[in-house]
Formats: sequence, structure tokens, C-alpha cells
Amino acid sequence: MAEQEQSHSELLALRRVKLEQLYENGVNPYPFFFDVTATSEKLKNSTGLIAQTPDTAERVSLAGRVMTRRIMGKAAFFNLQDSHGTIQVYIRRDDVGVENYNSVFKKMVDLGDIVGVRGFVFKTQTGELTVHAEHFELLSKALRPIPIAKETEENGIKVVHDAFSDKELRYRMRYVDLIVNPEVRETFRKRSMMVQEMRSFMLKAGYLEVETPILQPVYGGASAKPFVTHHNTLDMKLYLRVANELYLKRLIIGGYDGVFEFSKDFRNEGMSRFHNPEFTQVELYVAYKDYNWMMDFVERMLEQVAISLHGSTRVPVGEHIIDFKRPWPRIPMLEAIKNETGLDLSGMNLEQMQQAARGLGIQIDATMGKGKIIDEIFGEHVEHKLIQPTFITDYPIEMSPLAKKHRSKEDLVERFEAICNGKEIANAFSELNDPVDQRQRFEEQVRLREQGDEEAMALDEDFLRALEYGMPPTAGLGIGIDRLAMIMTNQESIRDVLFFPHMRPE
RNA sequence: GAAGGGGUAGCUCAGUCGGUAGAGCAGCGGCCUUUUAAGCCGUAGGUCGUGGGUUCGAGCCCCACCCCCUUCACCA
Repeated sequence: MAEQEQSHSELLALRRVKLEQLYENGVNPYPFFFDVTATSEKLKNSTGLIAQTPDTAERVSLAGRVMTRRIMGKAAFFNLQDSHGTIQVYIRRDDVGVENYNSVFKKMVDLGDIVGVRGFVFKTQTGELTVHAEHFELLSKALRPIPIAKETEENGIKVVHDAFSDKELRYRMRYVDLIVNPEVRETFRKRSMMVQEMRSFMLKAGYLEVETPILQPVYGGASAKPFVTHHNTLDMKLYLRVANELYLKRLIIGGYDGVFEFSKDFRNEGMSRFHNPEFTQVELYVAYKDYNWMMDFVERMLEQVAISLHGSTRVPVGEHIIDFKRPWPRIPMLEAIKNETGLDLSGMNLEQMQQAARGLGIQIDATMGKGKIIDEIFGEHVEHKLIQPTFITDYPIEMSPLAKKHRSKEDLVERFEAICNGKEIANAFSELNDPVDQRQRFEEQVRLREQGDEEAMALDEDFLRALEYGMPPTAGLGIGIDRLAMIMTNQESIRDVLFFPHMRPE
């Protein structure tokens, strides 16, 4: 059926014809190898290569995609795009052979084809660095046309005409998006650098990168609805992980000082510009540390990430410049609420708190405890105002069944979130390592589940058994990689930092 | 899940009061040996998201559905 559809399009049909003609002329449109010795970037950075005379010039060979073409009869210019950028190539009939120039380059090569050239570097009359091709070779014939954008400079500002901008097409065919939109390639390169920077930061600190199960018989570590699957041979239900927390803590119990994992997690919930059904988190657990220590660690790591990506701690994000320079403010949650709303919730009983929340226009129902109300007020009136990196500390115990009770504050746990650009980017706590307390917290979750809370955690007997063998005091951290990438690359939608965001089938 | 916006040529977009589909780029045929949104001459290209309806006649009006985007709700 797809074949039939194609035959209706002249553009596609024509390329098939060209393919046949290439075979008939003895030209292999899909050869096996090309000896690449240079990249567009390398040539642009080494002006010493520019030839005084062609005879003595160094020969370079490079390969890439034909992006634009200006044919002037027996000579032509085209732009060759490799993974580093674009460079202009000058090609003449008398240099590459009449047959090659006329029958292959001019007649059979289309925009989007991948070609290889060998030649020397020179500057044109208008001063553009250009490769003068002495050898030209088709390396891969494209059977579909690429959407070509053209650029002009008006008053020194680059203007792109007819850019491939349809979001649906860009997400569904990211390969095309990457070919024609260089800034997309740059965004994902930055994302990769960001992850590498975090990885090496943790490795240098002496922590072990590990892998833990994605398919889990009991899911846990976060409040979320899971994806469910089925193992045929064992005939059992399995869940795709919503977090890897409980497995990493088992490894701390096993004796490692620090473990981390960049983890694809899966949550069966709504989609939005901040949510994709599968997303990436890094989680880190470090023995003998607490959440105060972890705040230092997060500050240092993310400051380092900002510097390595932007050469500065200052990162442009939308209308703002976000400065990751440490130290970041550390504000207890109740204090942050007080600062923003003037309300001091600390001494209030449930009834007073309900009243206060209603006064702020927050919908309250009977099932909400004090912790939930505090969380609502914070989410509604404080979080979105925190643009610069800020640690919010000491969360209500109800929302944090895996965090250790605060050493001095009642009803709170030793937990912090790092908020940035109005959104959580990190979540961490002094990990609960008291197995008796942990069992009670799980049992509370089970009660919530029985009351219909679909996101309440399941009781994990094996995890409790592990805790009973003794877990050192431990600091734990989770950082949403996609959310952080959005900030570090100045993108408004999670889809723009995921190569293949989830889409309904075409 | 709800509301709003959108879907017209390969790409980016026009399309008036309902009167039988348009441009630029890409393509195709020519000319052109330092061009650069190359240029000049010529030419072809459409299931107007899908399916119904109203009408003499629908890209346009009505109904249903599909897909994308944004906002809201849950969440990282």
C-alpha cells in the first residue's frame, strides 16, 4: 500500500527512475566505503590549509549531504553538510570528469543525497572557504526529497526561509528534523554533554554506575500509576518501573558507598509539555551522608553542568537568565509559604489549615491531611515563583514515605527539592533506614490504596527484608534529566529534548 | 479527560460573498566555469485530514470522527 501511495507522487517516482539509470550507467548508488579525512568544522578552524597554489595544497576528503546547489553550466557550487556543519564545495566539469559531472552530478544527484568529495581548500572571490573538488562520488541516493530551508542575512541577522517547522512532522520524522534544522542537532548534543558531565562528576566522586531491573514484580519508589505487562513463561504480571529507588538502596545495603543509574522510568499518566510516558531520571545514593550534604553535591554538580554547556553559570531560559552559581538559597517549605503568602502554617491544626487553604482559593476535600494541604498551598502559590535555583527543604511526612523523619521538626521529613524556573528539577532526602518505621509508612500507603489512591505505593516485603539487614545512613537524590535538559537547552516542551517523543500512531 | 487553535502541492503559506485551486522554494527541460535565498527562459505538480450532509455548485456552511499544538486537571 505504501508502495502504491509513492507511485502517485512524481517526485518519488522520479528518484526511483534516477536510481535505475545509475545502475544502468554502472554507478553504484550505495557504495561501501569512503575515506573521510576532514570535517567541515576542522577545515573552518584551520585556515592554514588554504592553498597558495593548487599544486602544493594539501588534499582533504569529506562526506555529507548535499543541501543547496548553484549550477552554472560547466561548474557548480553546493553546500555539503556533515555532522559538524556545512561547507561549500566547488566542482568543475574539467576537474572531476565530463561523464561524472554531467551524467552523475548534474543529472542524478538531488538535494539530500549523500556524497563524498576530495580536493583542496581555497577561498572564493566573495571570501567563502570552499573545497575545490577533484574527485566526486555518490555515496547514498536519497529516494525522498528533504524540505530545504534557505537562509539570508538581512542587516546582519540570519533569516531562515521556509524552515521545516511543522511540529507533528518534525516529531514523527525526527531524522528529517535533524537533517534540516541544525539547532535541533545542537540541542541534543547539549543534552548528551549534560548527561556526560553529570556521569563523570559522579564517577569522579567515586560512585558506581549500575543497572537495575526495568521489569519489576513490585513497583515502588514513587507515587505514580505504572504500565503493566505480562511475562509469558512465568505467566506473571510485571510492571515497568516508575523509579529505581528501592533497588539502588538494596545496593547500598549490599555495601557500596555510592551508586547511581540513569534510568528510563515509565508512568501511566497524562501527557503534556512537561510529561512524556517514558522519561529519564538519574538517581544517586550515597552512604553515610544526609540531605544537607546532598544539597552541596547537587549545587556543585549542576553548577559544573552549566559551566561546561554555556561557559558560564548563567543560562538563558525563556525571559530569564538563570544563574546556577552556588550557593543556592535553602528555604524550609513552611517558611517559603510564609514569605509568599504571609501565612504561618507551623502551629496550625488541621481545621485552621483547611480554613487558611480555602482563604487562598484552594479546593479542599475531607481526605486531605495537613501534609497534602501544605503541599497544595506550596504548589499553588510558591513553586512557580521560584525562578532562580532554590532548595526547598523539610516536607510533610505524608508525602514522603521513603524519607527519614526530621531530626528536630515534628511531622516533617528531611527532604528537599531543587526548584528552578518554577519547576522541580531535583528531589532528595535523608533516606529512611529504620525498617520498623519503613514498614509503618508502607502500611499507611496500603491504607491509602484501599481508600482508592491509585498512586499510593505498594508494600515491598523484599525491600523491608533488605532494610532489616541494616542500611547505613544514606542520602538519596533524583534529578529529572528531561526537565533539566529543557532548562539547559532553553526548550519549552519536553518533546524538544526527546528524540522520539510519544505520539499517537499515524 | 475538558476548552481553545490548527490540518490546502515535497516544504512554507495565501485562498475574498459558496462559483470549480494559487505563490515562493524544491522538482522537470534548457542557457550559464568563483556562485551563495545564484540568475534567466520554459514546464509540471492537489483525495484541500477522513466520512457524511446542505446546495445547481463546498477548501469555505453543518454534523461526526482522526491527528497536532496550547491551556487546565494528575504528575517528574
